Amino acid sequence: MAVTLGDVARHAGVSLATASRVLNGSARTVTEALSEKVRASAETLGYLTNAPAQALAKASGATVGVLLHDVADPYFGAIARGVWDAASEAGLLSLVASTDADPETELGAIRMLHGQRVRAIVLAGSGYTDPDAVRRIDRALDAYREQGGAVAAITDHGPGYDTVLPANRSGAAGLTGALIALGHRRIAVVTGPERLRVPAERLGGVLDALAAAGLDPAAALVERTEFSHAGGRAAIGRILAAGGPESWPTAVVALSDICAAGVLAELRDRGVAVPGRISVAGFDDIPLAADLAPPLSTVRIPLARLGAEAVRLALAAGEPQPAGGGAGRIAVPLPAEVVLRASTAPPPHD
Amino acid sequence: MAVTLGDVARHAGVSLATASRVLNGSARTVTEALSEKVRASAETLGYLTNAPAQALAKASGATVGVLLHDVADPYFGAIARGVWDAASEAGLLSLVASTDADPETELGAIRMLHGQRVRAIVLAGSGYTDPDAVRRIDRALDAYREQGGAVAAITDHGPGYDTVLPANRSGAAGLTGALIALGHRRIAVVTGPERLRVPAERLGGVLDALAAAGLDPAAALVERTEFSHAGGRAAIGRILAAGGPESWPTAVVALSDICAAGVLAELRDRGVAVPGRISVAGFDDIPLAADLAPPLSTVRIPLARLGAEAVRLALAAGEPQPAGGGAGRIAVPLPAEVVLRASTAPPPHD
DNA sequence: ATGAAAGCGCTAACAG
DNA sequence: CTGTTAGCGCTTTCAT
Repeated sequence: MAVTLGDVARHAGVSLATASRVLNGSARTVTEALSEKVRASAETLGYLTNAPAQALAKASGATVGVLLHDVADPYFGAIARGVWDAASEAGLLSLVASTDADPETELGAIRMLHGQRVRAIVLAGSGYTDPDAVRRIDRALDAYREQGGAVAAITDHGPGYDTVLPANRSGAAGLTGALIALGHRRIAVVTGPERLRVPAERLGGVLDALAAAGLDPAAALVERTEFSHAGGRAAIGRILAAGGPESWPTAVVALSDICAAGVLAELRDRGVAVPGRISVAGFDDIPLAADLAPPLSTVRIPLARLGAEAVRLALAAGEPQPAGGGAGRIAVPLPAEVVLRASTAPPPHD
Repeated sequence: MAVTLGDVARHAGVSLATASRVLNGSARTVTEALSEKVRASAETLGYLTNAPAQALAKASGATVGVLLHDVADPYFGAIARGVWDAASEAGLLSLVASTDADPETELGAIRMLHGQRVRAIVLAGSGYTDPDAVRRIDRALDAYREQGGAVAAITDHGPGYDTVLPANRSGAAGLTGALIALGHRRIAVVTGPERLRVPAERLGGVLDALAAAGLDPAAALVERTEFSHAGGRAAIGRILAAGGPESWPTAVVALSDICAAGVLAELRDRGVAVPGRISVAGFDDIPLAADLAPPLSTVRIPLARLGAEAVRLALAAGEPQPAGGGAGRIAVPLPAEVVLRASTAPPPHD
């Protein structure tokens, strides 16, 4: 039914091998005259490479896979876009898997991507803290790499991976420093689930800044929650409920923007003025951060670049290694920039 | 290097065929005793189905493809999530392609997905108005279907496709009606590019409501722009620049939420009160719509469901047809609900 | 520079 | 119910 390479070869009056070399193979070893004929035949017959067949024959497909928590989350949506851009630039399609930050789901997805023989896998979600989960995932990924697969990670997933490293820690420190410079002393932080590494990195930055300012990090009010809108709402609710208004923090930094959006929503519902009564800051600078009520102060991470760089990193790893190099892993640091908007201001006078 | 079905068969002491039947084939024609052995062998050997090989043999892979304008756009991100959910429920992986609403890019993506032998293609972006683009895309999709592929569309892409139909027209009419009920008479509308069909559908709804209220649709102030944040900003800028404040509309409905976010941003920058001076409404109810400044009135579309239903529709089309049916296409209508929030209010008194 | 032929790993008749 | 045997469409030595 479908037009095959054989059909094209016959139509062009050449052998299967020659047609393959012209249409797909990289070796430049075919006469221009023949090449032309083959291309013409392919064109008139409407030939489309059968990707599975090609993948089977060369033991590697024309796709890359991305593992992330949720495509519908603006943070990951932007990363997925970057992945698509870099992948399609390399002529590859992208498979995106939403794992809901669940190690088991992620493991399953890795196996499926491996089974697909994707050319590369990008770990875009956060790494896990559970050693057991990490071990199992590492194993699955190792098996994949042993069969020629390439892996790149966004944010730290352990020393075994080429990694694109956004400045989570220093970004958070910078943001917290800015809050302190505004005069805040009672700063609460809404962080993410304990099973993820990214929230811990960012929290570390917040504590760094606190300590640097002579404040006691151990006394910091830290609320743990899911990195989601609902999570943010719940967390700030608990913070407010912990004591009377006089004990409320004057600023809260949510370690992810969607989470901060939830905080803002809850505060709005409760009639707590932002930034009048409490300043709020987020992290990521997702697309609509500047349009929230009020516009959100945050840390800008080059989201799309994260995805694109990770793909390039993984794809480059497949290439012949640069001279002198051992099997050392590459880390690409990416800057984070503090962006102050209307959701933060000096603390209220007592 | 990799563990193959043959390895599993040998290890289990059965034939290739039997191993295949147990591990992949659907036919329930293997003894429980043998099945058990095969599964155990697969488990201990760490067998992973080679998807390309399987796809080649059955002429259809374990993936579905989604064509959308931009994964980083919240509207499409949510749809992509729905696609993933339905696909993974069926044991399939999803390939998502961002086309930037460009017909050429879309055509290229269709060819690649076809080449991948994806089980189904979901057209999640808007259809085009250019007959030539439509014809070429239809052709490419027809070729794909002739080879066993299934296609489903979200929003109208022509009569040839099973379609999930969100109530674009009536939703827009309902929203506009609500504005009119609030007392608005000078309503401007920010619509999308002419080359897309979706904006036209929604605009039709707005005009319907205007006419129903005895207002002259022909007199409506319609600004065309890209469906993006920047597009929204530019459009409202033009509307305000068209005349003095006394001639400004009292309400503007942007036919997409990101676009409305841009309108809000521009208005905020210019110091125009919303909804005090001008009411603003959007369309889609993307995740952060309720958190914008001010919370955006809009039309709620069940985004994730759109994607999930489309996948089910496409997958069901491959199944044996229900009795009595011709080749008639199925249309699944999905409701749209008007959600009024703080961005809309009665017009100012003169 | 081009062609012939042997697989890649799996499925699907067809036998037994 | 299970095993044998052809392919699926493409890449890739190995000859020529």
